[in-house]
Amino acid sequence: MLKEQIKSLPHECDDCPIRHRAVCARCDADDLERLEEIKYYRSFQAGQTVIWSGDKMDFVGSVVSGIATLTQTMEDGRTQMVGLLLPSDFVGRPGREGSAYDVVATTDLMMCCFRKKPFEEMMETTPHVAQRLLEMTLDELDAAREWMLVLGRKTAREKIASLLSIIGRRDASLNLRGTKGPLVFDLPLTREAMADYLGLTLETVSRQMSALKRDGVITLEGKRNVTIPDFGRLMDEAGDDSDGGMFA
Amino acid sequence: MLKEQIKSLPHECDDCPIRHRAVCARCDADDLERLEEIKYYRSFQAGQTVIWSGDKMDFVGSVVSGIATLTQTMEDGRTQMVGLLLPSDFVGRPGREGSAYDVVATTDLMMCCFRKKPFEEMMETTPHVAQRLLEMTLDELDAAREWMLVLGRKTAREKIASLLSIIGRRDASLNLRGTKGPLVFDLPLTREAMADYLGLTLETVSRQMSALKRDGVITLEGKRNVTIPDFGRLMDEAGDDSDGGMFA
DNA sequence: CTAAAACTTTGACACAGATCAAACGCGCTA
DNA sequence: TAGCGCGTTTGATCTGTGTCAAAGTTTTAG
Repeated sequence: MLKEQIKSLPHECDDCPIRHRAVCARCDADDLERLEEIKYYRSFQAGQTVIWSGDKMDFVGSVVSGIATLTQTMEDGRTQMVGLLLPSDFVGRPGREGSAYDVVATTDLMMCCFRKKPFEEMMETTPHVAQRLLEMTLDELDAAREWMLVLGRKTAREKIASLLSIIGRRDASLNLRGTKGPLVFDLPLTREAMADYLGLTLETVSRQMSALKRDGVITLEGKRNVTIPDFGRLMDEAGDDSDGGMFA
Repeated sequence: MLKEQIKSLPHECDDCPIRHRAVCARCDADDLERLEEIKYYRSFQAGQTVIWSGDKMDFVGSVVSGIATLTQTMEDGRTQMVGLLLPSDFVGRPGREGSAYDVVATTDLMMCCFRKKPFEEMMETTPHVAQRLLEMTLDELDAAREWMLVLGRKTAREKIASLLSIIGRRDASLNLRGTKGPLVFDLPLTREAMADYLGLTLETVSRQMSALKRDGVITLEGKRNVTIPDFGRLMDEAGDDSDGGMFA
């Protein structure tokens, strides 16, 4: 039943260490067999912590379904979200003992994990895994750098628009839709989580959401269900003409 | 003479694609020979642009000496620095045509370059190159994420302290010194560049530098030469107890 | 040595977003 | 149905940083 649940999700390959991604085509039978031995699935409930910052991590893996966040916290409690993990995103760092971040499930979450030690050994002998991981890491780096621009230079309104456009785009691509025509999706984040992502307070997030709604840039059904009637308009609000690589 | 100049710098290996780093030990004679064929050096004067955002890049490489910055710019001119390239840092992205950022030399700069196409081919057949590049990219990703916390949640004073501690630490490690005892170094950045890095205005940077000086956290000789009498104190000001991986 | 340019400091004031506070709405459970 | 809890909205006020302006300092050019 678990297996069925996983199979029904949109991804390219069940057995590749890097799910949903193009490396699969390069896996040969031996690779797959070795992977099968070290692979297992873990599920988490919304709100559960997957890994605490500083804890030893004995696996790497990727998100199969659901959403998790990556956050950093200062001693005095200020927190900054540094990544949003959506299906197909990779978690963990080969070659490092502990996690540098808290990883928290914000919805019910399914992960495909590989025991770390054997995965690392496999990386040594299977070049395309390291190559694919490099590609993905470079994507993440680009995304992080784009987010630095958002955090450093954008206004509150632009920040909100940037976040919505990223989630909207990513949601569209997961569901194999384009960004033409109205986009409807459920926000997977509370106002507080949005604030932590954007370096704002939750009150400011709430005010700006109201403002975007008042100005017709978005429509809200309840608190979470967002409609974006015109994606281009939203991009303008985000002050963003680039293609926006975050979570690409 | 150029060769002499390069040899005199502190690094581990002249011929490794990833200078100053541990991969060198794993290069064999064949690797080195192939690298030699595709390697060349380029130098830039302070202020020169190495690559424009969007331009095609036909090389990858690493900084041998000097300092460069990686910046993103919005249409209306707002800019955010997203990386500081110090000696040993890698530039360019295998597998991607153009650069996403402006790369600008802030001091006179020497780079060790490899023609991109053959370098990529070499990566396919030489696993440890991709592995080492992955390690370095993961370090950069951690650094970028740490910087997200600085940009999103720290006050102006904390931001300045964070930047000084990063430059101070990095400078110390390049010169094989520790961070015990007073640290003296020249700031390689103008107030404006610091502002672009920290998501502040240059006036705020100037004010906070004056404040840190007034409070005895730092001493300034002229505008650029900084002394940090007590590194621990500076770390406290940065609100930062971690080891601070930026540029690690 | 002087003038011009570039960078930096300092001041006065404005404003975006933070903080503090209260009330609202919705989904629970009893 | 009432009552509670949690997330959200909205209001009033405060404050850190931005903006605009001017003067000081260092470097470069002539």
